[in-house]
Amino acid sequence: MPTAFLPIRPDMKATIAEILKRNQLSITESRTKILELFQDTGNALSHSMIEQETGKEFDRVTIYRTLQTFVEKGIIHTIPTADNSVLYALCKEACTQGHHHDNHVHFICDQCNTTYCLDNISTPDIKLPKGFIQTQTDLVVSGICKNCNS
Amino acid sequence: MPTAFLPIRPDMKATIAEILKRNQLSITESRTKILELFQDTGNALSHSMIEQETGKEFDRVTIYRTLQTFVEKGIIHTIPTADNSVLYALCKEACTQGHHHDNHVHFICDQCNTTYCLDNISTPDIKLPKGFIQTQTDLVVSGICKNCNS
DNA sequence: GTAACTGCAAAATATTTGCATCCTT
DNA sequence: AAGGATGCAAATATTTTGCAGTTAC
Repeated sequence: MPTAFLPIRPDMKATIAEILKRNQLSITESRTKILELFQDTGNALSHSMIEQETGKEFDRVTIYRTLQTFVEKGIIHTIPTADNSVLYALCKEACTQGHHHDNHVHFICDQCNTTYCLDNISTPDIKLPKGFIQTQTDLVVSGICKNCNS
Repeated sequence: MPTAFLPIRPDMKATIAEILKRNQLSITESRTKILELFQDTGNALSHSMIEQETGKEFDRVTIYRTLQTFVEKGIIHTIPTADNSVLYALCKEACTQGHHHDNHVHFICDQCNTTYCLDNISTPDIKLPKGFIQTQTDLVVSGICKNCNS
């Protein structure tokens, strides 16, 4: 389960290509690099973070379009945040199975601002008032993360 | 003593004035009208909705500043949404007691896009991984609301 | 070769800031 | 009267769109 910390894995490229292929997307440099970034960091990223981390290698617009495509294909998903900034995250299930509904909890650190996908904590069932039908649940917890708490 | 020369709904005006006063804010037309709007609709509102509903009576900037002030004072709060649009809501507890933490569930209707504060449903306790400290929980459920479901 | 993707330019939209004027207290 | 609030202008930031050139397959 230490997948989050790993450096460069030879088969990672292959995996990324597979993800793209599986979703009928052509394998381009921007898509590969951006997906790679999500895998390497393991955390949620914003548009500007991606712009930074890729060293301005890609056009701002390309990043917008890439993220949009990934969201449409269910490769990544947006995370609702308390400050309403736009965050995207690649999650294991979504990544490997193309799921669209991510029913896990997200955690945002107030200190370092990192967002974690807590994949193994699923969202609880909520009993809604009469007449309301539930299709999706987003749960965001904020506080201090394990790195800042030491 | 409430003001002597008051129009339509003395009760509500007084209440709104009280809220402002309690928060050391001067009672101005924009603040009163915007607060009134939140009370009247009972739902979450976006900046543009407010602009619409107030009939362009106030400057765009004034609305931004009013909302920001209200958030700072804890009169309203932002709601994290799945599509990352910025929504604000006045909630009963926050309104009457000045609470800052709103631990209730929000519901967004996929059909009519209305956002409800489900004040009487509180957020569940989440067991976080070791090392994580929780300070706030935001839970947003989306689906079909009671109005659209009939 | 063709369809899809990218980069550039520019438009459209959203948000913030400075300042002079007006309003609340 | 004084300080805060508003409106206007403009700066800044964010996101979208059109199109021509390039790349993946």
